[in-house]
Amino acid sequence: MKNPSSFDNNKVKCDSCSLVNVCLPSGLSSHEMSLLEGSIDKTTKINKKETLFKANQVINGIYAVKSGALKTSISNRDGQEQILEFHLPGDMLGFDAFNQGIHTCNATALEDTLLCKIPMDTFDNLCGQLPGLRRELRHQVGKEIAHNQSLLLSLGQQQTDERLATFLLKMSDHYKLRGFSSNEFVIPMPRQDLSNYLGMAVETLSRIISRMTEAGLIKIDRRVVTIMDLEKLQSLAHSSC
Amino acid sequence: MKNPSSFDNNKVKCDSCSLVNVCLPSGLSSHEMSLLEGSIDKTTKINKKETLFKANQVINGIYAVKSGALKTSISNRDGQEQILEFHLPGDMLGFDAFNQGIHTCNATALEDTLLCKIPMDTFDNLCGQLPGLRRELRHQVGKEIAHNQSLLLSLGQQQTDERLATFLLKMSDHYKLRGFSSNEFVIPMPRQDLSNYLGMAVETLSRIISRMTEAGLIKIDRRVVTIMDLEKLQSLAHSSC
DNA sequence: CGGGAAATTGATGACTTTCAAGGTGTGTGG
DNA sequence: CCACACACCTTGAAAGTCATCAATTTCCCG
Repeated sequence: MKNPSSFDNNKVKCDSCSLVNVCLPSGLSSHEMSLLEGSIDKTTKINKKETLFKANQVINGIYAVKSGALKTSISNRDGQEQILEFHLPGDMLGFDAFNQGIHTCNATALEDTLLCKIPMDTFDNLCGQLPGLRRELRHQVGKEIAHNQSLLLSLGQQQTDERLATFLLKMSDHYKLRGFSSNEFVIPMPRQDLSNYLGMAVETLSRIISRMTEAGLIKIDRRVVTIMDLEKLQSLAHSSC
Repeated sequence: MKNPSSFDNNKVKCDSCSLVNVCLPSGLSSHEMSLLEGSIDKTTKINKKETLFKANQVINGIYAVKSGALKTSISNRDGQEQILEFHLPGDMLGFDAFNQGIHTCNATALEDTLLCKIPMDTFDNLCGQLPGLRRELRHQVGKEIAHNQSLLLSLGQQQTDERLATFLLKMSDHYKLRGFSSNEFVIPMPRQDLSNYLGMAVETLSRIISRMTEAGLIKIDRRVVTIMDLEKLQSLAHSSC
């Protein structure tokens, strides 16, 4: 099985990048793509635990994850923190500053991470010229909104085990869509981060994993997830795809 | 004190609408506004409990609430439902279909509601011509994303009483920004909807209200909210504005 | 190989939900 | 105009879920 984090050639062109179909260029014509290509800085690299940007910072650019993984999070004045999303290869981030050009959340690397970057003003200009890019922007922003909505449903209405099941199925779909195994995959975050994302205590997450393993639904060895009984997992998550 | 739902003249021009500063035209030049004005249908009306649109429907247009109130919600295959946002006068909705032109959520009127509507294709065209409108669109979408993020923090990390405090302060700010009292206001939703939105059982919400009333933080008579001790409410919500 | 972070497990208690009953207000039809 | 029906809201008791505290084990990095 291919490893999702295995490509690190930062010279590769968009049209030969293995992420081309899930990344920003997915809906662009080759003409549009070549115009975009010239503005992309493919050398951004941040190490594990470093931040790509923080809340209240002026936006620097839009990013696409080439390899590695990040988390975005917000916190309030009392230090309560909520992880909003995990960003895997092919995912884009930076749209949280869509509004005023100021980031609303923090982005932190979960592992050493390579990114492509488009400076904000260039992106803005290109959006003026390229209808396809505008469409793609809408698409990406829409994805982010849909993700948030689905997480809200999970946090607001589901029990802890249902939330984990929902999450695992989402990950499974994610990897499937990218040509990887949907039954066995690696999640890039520690228990602490996953439990925060799912709105529960680490210990609760750990217990749920044990219970679901015992019930034959999954197997999890550290960060390697194996889905053993897809149907039961789906019925637990109240989903059918 | 003015009543938020008191204006129902559907002939009024944008620039003399009392919502002009919080609505779509807020960032537009008078030239841009006049172009926009011609495309706005100011006669949409839906009655209490009727739906403006449903998930999976093709988008019809972008709406602005003139009077009344709506809720947007999503649900999964098992009928679990989560209210995502309440839309009050001056708020816009329809951006959930930003992505593919398909709505991702349902919009239902909480009371008889008047709206302004801009047909989707007209809006799209105008966005191509008017940079100010594009900026305003980004602004509105950014507001929606920020709202979702803040609700995620609340649902994921806060206790039930902290969630209610956070909600009441948000409502207070909302009305303050629109020139109404920040200490005394009417919320447009029944307990059932509010409790769903805040991810708790109706009974829990009712108990929290009783406890917070007894503690002298608030007074709530049906849907009339009075904030009695702003500071304590803020410290409960872990916020300081 | 050792120190420390990450993960698991157990016991306990707090918080929240559920089920049940009763109260309050509103709108409609007689 | 009153009365009744119904929806909405509140309150109580019991049960269940989940968080916290504490102890231990496992694994990873230097």
